[in-house]
Amino acid sequence: MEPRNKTTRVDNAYDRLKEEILSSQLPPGFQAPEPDIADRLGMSRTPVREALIRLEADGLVELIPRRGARILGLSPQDFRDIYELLLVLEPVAAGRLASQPLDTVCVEKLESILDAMEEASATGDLEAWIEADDMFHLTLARMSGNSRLAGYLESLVNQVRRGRLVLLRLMKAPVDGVEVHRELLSAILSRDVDAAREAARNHREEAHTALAAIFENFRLPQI
Amino acid sequence: MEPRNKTTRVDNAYDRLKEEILSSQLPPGFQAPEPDIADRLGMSRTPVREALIRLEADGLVELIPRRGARILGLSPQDFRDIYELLLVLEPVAAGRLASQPLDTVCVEKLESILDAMEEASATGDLEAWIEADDMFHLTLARMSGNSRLAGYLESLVNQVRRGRLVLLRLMKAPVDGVEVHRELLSAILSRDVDAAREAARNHREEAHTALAAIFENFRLPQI
DNA sequence: ACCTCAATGAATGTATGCACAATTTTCCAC
DNA sequence: GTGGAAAATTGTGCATACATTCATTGAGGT
Repeated sequence: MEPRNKTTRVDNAYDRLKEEILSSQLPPGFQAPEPDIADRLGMSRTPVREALIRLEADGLVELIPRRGARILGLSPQDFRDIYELLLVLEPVAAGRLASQPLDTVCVEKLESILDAMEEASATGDLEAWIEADDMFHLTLARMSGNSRLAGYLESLVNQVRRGRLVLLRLMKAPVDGVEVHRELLSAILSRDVDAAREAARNHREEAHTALAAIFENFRLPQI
Repeated sequence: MEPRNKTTRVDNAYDRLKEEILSSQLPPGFQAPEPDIADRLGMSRTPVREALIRLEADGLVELIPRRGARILGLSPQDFRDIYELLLVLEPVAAGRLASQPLDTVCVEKLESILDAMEEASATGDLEAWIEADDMFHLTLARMSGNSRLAGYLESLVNQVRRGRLVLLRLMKAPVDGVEVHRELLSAILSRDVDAAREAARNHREEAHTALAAIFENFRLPQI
């Protein structure tokens, strides 16, 4: 086991709130003042406040003076803006990875994630599929070695996570896309920088096109 | 004057510390515990703490447990990582701008910034030149309409700001580069998306190459 | 002289209380 | 019944106090 990094209440509050937001337990639009949240988490306002500031920096909540913290949703514009960035940032991560020596442990981890994704795809477990998909992309980002890039990608992926789930549920078509991920991984493993970049870009572009169409078709103002 | 948005102590502390960091008044490596900083700013620890958390998220300081807040410097790796991102993100902003209607007020602002840059270039005022340069790029980023993109660009530009000043001082060659900015602006004004993207990318690439060479030549471990 | 361990001190993590500001509610005049 | 003003309520900004944890230092033993 790891050295058990001491967990502070701020971290605790941050993790729990983030988990609840990403899992839609706290839906977008939900709003509560600091004291209420503190009571619910069983701690004082101080650590909750710091956790909320971090969540605001993550783009997950909005702190409205005298109104409390409000869980943010995604407008179509937000969705476009985020994908515009994913579309250029993920190829950078993929390209970097393809041009540097790889950690075998990480590669194994990626492959096991793909296996999990395949299983989720087979059983139709959308939530598990998205979980695996995000994990795959997050691991790639972290492996890239550019910590700022990894941080941005993590934040962006978190912001669209719940939205993707909503849109995928509206889309009746089954999700697979596992082979696209395998292509990306094999391009990286074979050290083909351009192919890796292309694969990363195409993957996000296709996903974006499909999801944006649903967003459009259902005329959703916010998800 | 504006409606004078009420200024809270957190904002005050954040602004003052950020200003002192960017101006090298607080140099990289400088380190102080929360109570000291609070005393210096004439307020209690609470608002200072929140300001420091925001500065940490900005990548300007590091909070070391039991050691206090430490002003971050730039390693050659940081420098490369940041420019790798600027190199892909700024063309996105420029491309977006070239493909959307422009606010004339902003265009005038950009032109006045370029005039200021030209004057700084003539008088050899490096600090004013960098100030104008950053302002130009920041304005472009904000005009792009993608708030997340603008936020990332602002953060990245802030992180390299002091480093650029240091490197430019080491480089004896005079700074001009005003005409490169004018080219970028005219590409945007003539709605040539590809040219705008190219200009933005080339601009940053040349700057990066020149600065990275100095970084390398002087064998600086940190700036 | 060096290593170990305990004690002390300092800095952070957290709680609590107070003051101010903003919003809502209530009450009065018309 | 309606408009408005004043009071009450509520939430945040901030200060302060306390608890906890870590580092440093010094003393004592080997």
